Amino acid sequence: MVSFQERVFQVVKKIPPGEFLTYKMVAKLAGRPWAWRAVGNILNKNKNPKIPCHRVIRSNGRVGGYNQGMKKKIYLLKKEGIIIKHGKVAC
DNA sequence: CGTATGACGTGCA
DNA sequence: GTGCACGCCATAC
Repeated sequence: MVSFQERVFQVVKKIPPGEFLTYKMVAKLAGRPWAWRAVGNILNKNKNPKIPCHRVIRSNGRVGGYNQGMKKKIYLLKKEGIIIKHGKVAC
């Protein structure tokens, strides 16, 4: 039995380049589909650069936030091939 | 143990 | 389409 946070990290680390998941998706893959709230909290407190948390966005298409700065998150996503439009993803 | 917070999501105006 | 308010879970204090 591991913490929900570790479960989320494992899922996020499995996200391939050029792809992205929503907080709800990560929560579901982590085993707590209804705990997307906690997903954001965990990633927020997480400072591990090994976690591509920039590939996790909101369900409405918004990029959401980022500990290192939303600008950095958008930059990374765009560099991966994801189109960002006015702070939104592929919309 | 109880309260408050937060990188959210959905509903309504 | 945008903005505000409420509800939700896990973690921190």
